[in-house]
Amino acid sequence: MTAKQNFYQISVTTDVVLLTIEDDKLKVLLIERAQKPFAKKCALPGGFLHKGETSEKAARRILKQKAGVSNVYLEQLYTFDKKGRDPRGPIMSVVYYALIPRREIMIEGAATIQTPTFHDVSRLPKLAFDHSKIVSYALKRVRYKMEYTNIAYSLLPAEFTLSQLLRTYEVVWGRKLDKRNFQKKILSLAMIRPTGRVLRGGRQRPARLFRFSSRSIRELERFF
Amino acid sequence: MTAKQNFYQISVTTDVVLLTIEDDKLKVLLIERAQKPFAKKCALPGGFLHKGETSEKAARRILKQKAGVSNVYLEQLYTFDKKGRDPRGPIMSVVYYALIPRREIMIEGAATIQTPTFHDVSRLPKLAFDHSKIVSYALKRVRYKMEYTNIAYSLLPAEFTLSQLLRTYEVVWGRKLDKRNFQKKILSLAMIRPTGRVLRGGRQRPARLFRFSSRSIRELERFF
DNA sequence: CCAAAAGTGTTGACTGTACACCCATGT
DNA sequence: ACATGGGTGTACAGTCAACACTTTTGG
Repeated sequence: MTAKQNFYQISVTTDVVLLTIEDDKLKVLLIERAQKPFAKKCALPGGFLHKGETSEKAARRILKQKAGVSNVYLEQLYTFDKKGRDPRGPIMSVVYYALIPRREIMIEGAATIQTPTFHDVSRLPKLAFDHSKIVSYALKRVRYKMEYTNIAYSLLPAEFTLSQLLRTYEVVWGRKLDKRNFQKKILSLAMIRPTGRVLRGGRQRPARLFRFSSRSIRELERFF
Repeated sequence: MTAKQNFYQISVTTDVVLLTIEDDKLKVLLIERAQKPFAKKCALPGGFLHKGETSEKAARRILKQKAGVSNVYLEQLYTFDKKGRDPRGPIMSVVYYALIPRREIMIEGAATIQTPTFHDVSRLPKLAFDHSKIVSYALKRVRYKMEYTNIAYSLLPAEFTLSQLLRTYEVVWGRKLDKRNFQKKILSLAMIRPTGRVLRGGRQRPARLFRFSSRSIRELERFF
């Protein structure tokens, strides 16, 4: 069944802000544009919706194509349709953001022409379209959401040490946190549980390994 | 300039969750549908985007048509496009929510067929389409946003008493607040300023009148 | 003088923050 | 033995929550 044709219809794209942590920096996936408009400028991965496809499905398709990922934390960010945002005409973009550990991303296998690359969010060039604004907005949302949910799970492997978790928060928020206070708070929230196992291999005391109590999004009592 | 036609295009609507306070209850504007689908069910005011119109423009147009309001707090809520949400086919809805004092709404003058009416959000019937879910989502957002911004200004007249402000929070959050703690907190945040004027007329001690320090949205240090 | 809402402080509990040293391991 | 990150507790300050009586007015 399709919509009646007696109403104005418009072109809709989906863009995805894929965030990950690499080298203790928060990074976003960008693709250098080959064609006009904004040729040679970096842009978010995205594309037009296919027939019968929802925006979320399209976002997942794009993530698969451009970053080779399929299991990912994905959330709708905002719909951008300000006049003039795309020089080709009125194009609405339903934007999603995604979080995933760096090691689960395989850009090599991606079926795309220009190779997508990760860029440190604190040193971004000017992006194509309104994508600079979109990235800022995504950062704001992620930072905020990490204050009252467990979404950090989506940036970490199943088992991790307290230091890794701490570093994740520090990298996303861009500030240092106190190790002792952090541990007290996180444990009191029951966001994570010790596995009883331990990580050896550094030339230091072995670190206890933890798991998230739930690996789907949960709202917690606000912390930090 | 228009978008190239070689991509699939879809029908886009805008729906608006207009919230206000009436009789110390939080209410939402609904319109009983005359036609199928969902004839006789209540639905949010909304409609298809016109050619060249942005979703926000459309939301403002609908508010003007259905509620006779033009100055209003308006914020994009979410874009709904889940498969099957509209039996007529794949229709995407960019939803906004709006806040305004009851006395600034003039439904009588509205150019519409079915008269829109306000419904207590705590006693809603089943709504058409996915509108029940949309209203819940809007309520969650508004309640949340009142915790860390000054958006309460959009539900109050320019000058108001502390009791009115307190009642606004109580109605939106659906719980009682302590008068003394409320006043201490609100004043310490510098969200509002006394005008020096006073409201007489009740058969009780006159109340001081206040104004919001800013009548556009501001993020405050979190409160309550 | 009575009814109604306005106005006003203190205390105890809890939470957040600052801070420094010893531990277990690999090399 | 030493370098590295892991692991742990206390004390002070600030914030939150609970609580009740007096004031001012209109009728």
